[in-house]
Amino acid sequence: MGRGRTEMKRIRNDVTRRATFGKRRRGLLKKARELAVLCGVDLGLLVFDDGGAGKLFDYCSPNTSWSELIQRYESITNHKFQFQGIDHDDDDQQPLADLRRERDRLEASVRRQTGEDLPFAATAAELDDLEQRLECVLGEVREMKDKLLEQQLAESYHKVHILEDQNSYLRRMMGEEGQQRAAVEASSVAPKLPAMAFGGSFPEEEEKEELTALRLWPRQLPDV
Amino acid sequence: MGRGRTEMKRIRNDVTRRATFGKRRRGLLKKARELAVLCGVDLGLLVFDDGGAGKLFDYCSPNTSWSELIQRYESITNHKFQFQGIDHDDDDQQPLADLRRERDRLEASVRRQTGEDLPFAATAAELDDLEQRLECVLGEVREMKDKLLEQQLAESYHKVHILEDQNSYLRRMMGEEGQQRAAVEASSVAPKLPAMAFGGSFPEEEEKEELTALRLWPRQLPDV
DNA sequence: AACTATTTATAAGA
DNA sequence: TTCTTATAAATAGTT
Repeated sequence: MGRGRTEMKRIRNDVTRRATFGKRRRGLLKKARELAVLCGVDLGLLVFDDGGAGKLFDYCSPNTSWSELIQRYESITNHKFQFQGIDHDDDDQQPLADLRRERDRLEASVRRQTGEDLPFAATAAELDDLEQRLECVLGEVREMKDKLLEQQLAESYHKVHILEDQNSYLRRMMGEEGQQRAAVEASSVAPKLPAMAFGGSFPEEEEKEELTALRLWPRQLPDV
Repeated sequence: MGRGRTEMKRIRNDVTRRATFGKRRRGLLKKARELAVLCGVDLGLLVFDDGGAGKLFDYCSPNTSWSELIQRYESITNHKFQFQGIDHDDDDQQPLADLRRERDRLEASVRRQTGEDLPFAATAAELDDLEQRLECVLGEVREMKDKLLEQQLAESYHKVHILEDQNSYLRRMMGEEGQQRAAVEASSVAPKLPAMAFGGSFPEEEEKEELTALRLWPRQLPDV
């Protein structure tokens, strides 16, 4: 909202950034106040200024307090913050339960930030914007995935070969009919053949393989 | 920022207040995000929706978490909230350690999803998970966009036909040479008698149409 | 859920 | 910094 579009990246110029920070911080606080008043909702805003003294700017809607906001936040998200105050000594499993809740809360947050707001984003422009951001993130994710893929592929190649050898050997042991199919399947890179040293039945094993092949990213490679 | 000043009082009308809440909440979250990115500062925003299920909207800048923000808030304001967690010797608890790690990953994930620090990726499994969720959302966005596109295209086509008919009619009026092309181009819609009072130049009119067709998302269709 | 007429916010410039 | 100004954004009222 000024002379020229603003790129959504951290502003390099120190002076410009500080000026922008001042303006936008004030604007944000103002809008927070307005939202709270106009719509009568509870909200809180916290902004830290890194420059120098680490100043703090915050706003919290009328008729409430940060303590209350945090408590409501905790109760809605089912997440308890680890405060350093009083020691209630409820339950030895408390920290574990805390972490469970926090995990759930984060998962919910992920959902919220990605998908949940969609019903509201109805304008073409809004959808375009959202799409661009998602594509940006998705692109980065894929890039990293590709790198990991290369790495993992390299690591698993020799395992695959070993397993292929074991497999074909075992098939040879069991009869001629399996030989042809084994040769064909082994030509593809993807399938990770199971270790056959123990006596598993073939049909079941093959089904497993297909599942693995479909899940492009198995949580862990099969042990060799 | 709209038609007429807005009194800074709680909006009486239920529907209006709800609509305003949606608009301003989205705007506020966006501005919070922008401030965090542009100025590289830590901030957090919490908004509670009283209507119905008591929904919660929150944002917390990249590279930080609500826990951290609250702790910094405490240390700056010298005010301690009442925490109820206990941090015992739980390192021997394997599931707890697992959850800790999962928590950290998810927290990082949430941060990453807001757009910023993807550089610090993690597991292939995590990235895969994130990718799938993003793709899912992206799919939804595109679906909605496509629907809108179809709709607008249909509308646009209709107007283009009318304009073509008007155009060919006018060409016929001006001489024989345009007659053949006009017959082909103006296939379906019955030519409306255009208002002939104005004298628009033909080339300009055609150019306008082409521009509209190229900009897949015209902010508004040309008046017919 | 869409559309605009207006009001606000703010990037640059002084 | 603070003030000014040209523009970009947000959004109130409306359909």
